[in-house]
Parts: sequence; structure tokens; C-alpha cells
Amino acid sequence: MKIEIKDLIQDGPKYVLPNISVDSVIFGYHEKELKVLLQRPQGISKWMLPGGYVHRDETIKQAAERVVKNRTGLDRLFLNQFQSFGTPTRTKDSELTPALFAEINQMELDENHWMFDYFVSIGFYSLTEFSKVVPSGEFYLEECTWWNIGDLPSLLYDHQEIIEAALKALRLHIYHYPIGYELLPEKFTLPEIHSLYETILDKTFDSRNFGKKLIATGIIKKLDERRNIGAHRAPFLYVFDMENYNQALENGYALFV
Amino acid sequence: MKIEIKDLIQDGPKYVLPNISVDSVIFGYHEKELKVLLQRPQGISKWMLPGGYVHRDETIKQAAERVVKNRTGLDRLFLNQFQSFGTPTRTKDSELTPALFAEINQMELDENHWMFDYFVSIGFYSLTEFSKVVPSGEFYLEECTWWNIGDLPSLLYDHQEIIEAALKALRLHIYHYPIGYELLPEKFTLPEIHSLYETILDKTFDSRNFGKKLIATGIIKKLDERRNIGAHRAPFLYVFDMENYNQALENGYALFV
DNA sequence: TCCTAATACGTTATAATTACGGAATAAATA
DNA sequence: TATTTATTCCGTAATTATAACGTATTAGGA
Repeated sequence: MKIEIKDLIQDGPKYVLPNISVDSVIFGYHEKELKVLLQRPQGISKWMLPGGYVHRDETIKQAAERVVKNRTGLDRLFLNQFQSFGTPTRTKDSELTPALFAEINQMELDENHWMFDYFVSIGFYSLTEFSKVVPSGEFYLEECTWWNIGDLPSLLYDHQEIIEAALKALRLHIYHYPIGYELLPEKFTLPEIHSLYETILDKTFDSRNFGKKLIATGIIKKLDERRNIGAHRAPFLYVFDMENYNQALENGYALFV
Repeated sequence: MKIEIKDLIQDGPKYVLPNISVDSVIFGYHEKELKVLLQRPQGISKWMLPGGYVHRDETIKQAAERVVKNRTGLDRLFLNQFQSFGTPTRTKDSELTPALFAEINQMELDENHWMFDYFVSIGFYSLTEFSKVVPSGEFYLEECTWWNIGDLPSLLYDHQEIIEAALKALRLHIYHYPIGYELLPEKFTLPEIHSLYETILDKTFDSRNFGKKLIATGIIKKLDERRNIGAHRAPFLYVFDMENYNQALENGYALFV
């Protein structure tokens, strides 16, 4: 169900749950850089996470999926709830006031408008294949682009804190569950998946030991093909063994200690 | 701030956030059994987790602390947010209907009463020292007691699922962070903390190796005292080294692989 | 043909973990 | 007083996992 923005502003709680939002930290991986998708609303200098309200007929996870799909176009997602944020003042900001919001939307709205109330936000993070994503905003957004994780702009509300918590959760996740299926092409090389892990964890691993351990887990299978990478020895291609991969997602495993 | 129940039922959203609740899984440990504190409302056959609403001037964590304090009397708590639950139908129950609720409270209230709307619940779990707790209900509760984790009664809503998720989160937590400070007496023996870990993880550990490893982490210190346990060799007493313990809470550590 | 930079494969040294033998101890019992 | 029993406590050997590193292979380019 698509809700008209004017209706939403005026009668929000008729369509969505008041005082609850979902915010998504969308991670992308590209050329050995970990990135986050951020958006900037009209008339505001600060950036924020893609977020939205929960429709009365959907689950919180479906709400997060809808938000991510609107920004990335992707719906086959690795999506993970990691933490909820609830402090009475977390969405107060001196720049983004009800008055400014009213002016931008050319409407009258009072100080206690429902959108400026105490909001508890459920945080999700997702990992997406950077190259498949077409960042797209909505009419109320001026920009929607990727930012390197190490070089973020000034953020609205407590969104800096949310990103940090998401990154921490992602890194903890990697120690127990495999990743890569959503981030790498179907066929990939050992150095590619090696770089992926190094980038996300911001650590280096001995490539010889890394490959040995990863193969030992059984989650990847070697193919009888190589990829031509130009002026160097052609590396073998691998694919994920989805049976073992999914089992590791279910039961967990330890790739590093 | 204490809110009168009649006011809450009639004008809830004036005092608390609508559509949001906090539910607490309160774990207790006693005689090698892991227990959960549950309550049963008047006129209902099913049991439920202690839960409550979020006051407009408190954080979600403070709300959870208030709930736990009301049920256990304890305020020095190990309290951990682990997951939020949000499905439109999660708080529909054929037994606990608005009509029954109205009858119990001797009030008129319609089908769409705010308390029976779609609620998103933020789940917290806490570990408490069983012996210090005095389970106490409120006037609308008929019972409030401990249940063994392996032998739970029939539960209201999705509370069975919430308990399972809490236990999973607790067990994952133990692999990375120390526990015991809230659960054991100030001075405890190696066999005592050994049993605690075995009970919570539902696994056995070699007592000789367990002790060696735990001492090696530096989070406990041996005293020059023994505890008289009757007909057997008196075990040495230990205390937590709070500096190392808190550092392990901050940075994490691996006691088991 | 040789050089360079990357992948691929293997071996060894070190560290961590697990398994287990057996002494010490406190109190009840014969 | 000696024996039994259940438990704590200390140490060591065997096994396994991890980390460190050496070197062969291979593609393109100088």
C-alpha cells in the first residue's frame, strides 16, 4: 500500500504506528572499501539513514525491507535486526524543527506534531552488492549516495551512533556466520573473498592460511575455471556451496578465533 | 512517576508511548537450575513475561529497569537488550480479549482500545541472584513465580518465542563476555562458578581445564580462605577481579572456542 | 629470455586445547 | 583408629589448531 505524503503528515497514525520507526544501515562493498548509503533531506545540511514508519499491516522486518528496496531497488536481501534505540531526546535537532519542516512542505503544523514526538527506532543493517544498487531518493530528498565508512559526513539525530552499533554488530556477526553470498559475484576468486573479509573487519589475514581455513569449512567449492586478471597468474574461481553455507548460517561456525 | 491504573487504561498514550512495550526475560540461577520469572494475570490461564509501557520521559532501558525492579526488588542489574518483536498479530489471543479485560477491570472499553492494538515489544533479559529476589506482583496479577527453563507453562502471545530468543542471546553473550557477578555470592568456589556455566550453556566442561582457563583470564582471584561444605574437602574461595572483569565486559574475551 | 607481481601449494614451529592420572582432604562409617 | 567415599586440587602428556613462512607456478611485459 502506497500512502500519499500529505495524508501521512496529516493523519499518520491512521496508516502507520506512531512513535516507532525503522532505520536501515545499508552497507555496500566496492573495490576494497566498505560504504554506507546515506540520504540528505531538502533544506537540511546533515545526512541521515534511510528510515521509515511501520505500516499497520506489516512486520517491522517487512518495513525495513520496504525502506531498503526503495533506496536500492534490491529485494533479495541479507537483512539483520541489531538493536533498538529509545531515548526521549534522540530525534530532537536544532536544525530540523517542526517550523522548518512545515515551511518545506508548505503546510501548517504545530510544535507537537506526531512526527516530532519521541520515536523509538528499530535498527537493521543490510549487506548489498554495491554494483547492483541504483541509489534512489524520494521527492523530499535532495541527495542519496554512498559514503566510505571511514569518512562519514555530519549526521542527523543519533544516526552516527546507530551506524557505529551496526558496524560492531556486523563484525561480531562475521565471527560466527559466513557472509559473501550477497556481496560477491556468483563466481569469485580467493583473493576477492579475502579482501572482502579484510575490508569489513579492518584487519589483515595471511592469504595462504585464510584460503586453507575457508576451504576447510566447506562453504566454498573450487571450480575448474580461472579468471583472467591481466598481467598476472590467473586465479581459480570458486562458488559457494549453498548447502554448507546455509547450514553455517543456521548453526554458526568459527572462521577466526 | 507512578501512573494510576484507571488513568492508564483510559488515557494511556498521554503518559506512555502507544504501540510500544518492553518485555523482560528475568533469569535466575539456583541449585544448578536456570529459572525464568513469569507472572499470570487475573482470570487468565496462561503465563506471561513481566512487561510494561515506556513513559514519555524515560529511555527504553529505564523502562525495562523499572519493570524488573517492580518484580524482583533489585535495581543493581545486568540488563541486556537483545531483540525487538513486531508482527501485527503477535498480541492477539483468543482467551485474553478486550471484552474479558473490560470485565476484569469493571470498565467499558471498545474493541479498538489502545492496549489491544499492534504492539512492538523491545526484549531485554536480565540475570539476577535468585536468593536476593522477592517475586512480587501487582494487584492485577494472580501469581508471580519462578519456572525452570526446561519446564515452562503455556505462555501468552509470542512470549515462548521471546524466551527462546533471550536464552540464545544469553548463551552467545557468555562466549564473549564474563558473567557471574550478578549471580554468585561475593565469595564463591570454583565448582560453583563451574556449575553456573554448565547450567546456563547446558554443556559439561572438564572441571580441571575449566578452572585453569578461568584463572588464566585473570577475572577471578583466589583467596586464602576455604568454604566448609560438610563431608568433603573444603574448596578455596575466589572473588572477581573487578578491574579485569569490567575490562573483559568492555572488550570481550574468549573463554571457550 | 628474464623480470615482476600475483596466485597456489606445502611444511614447520608454536600455541592452545583436550584428556586424563592421581594426590589431598574432610567427614562419615566400620 | 582405619577405611570408605565424594570432592577438590595439581600436574603432565597427547592431540589439535593456529600462525609463520618458503617456494613453485604463471601471466604479461620489458
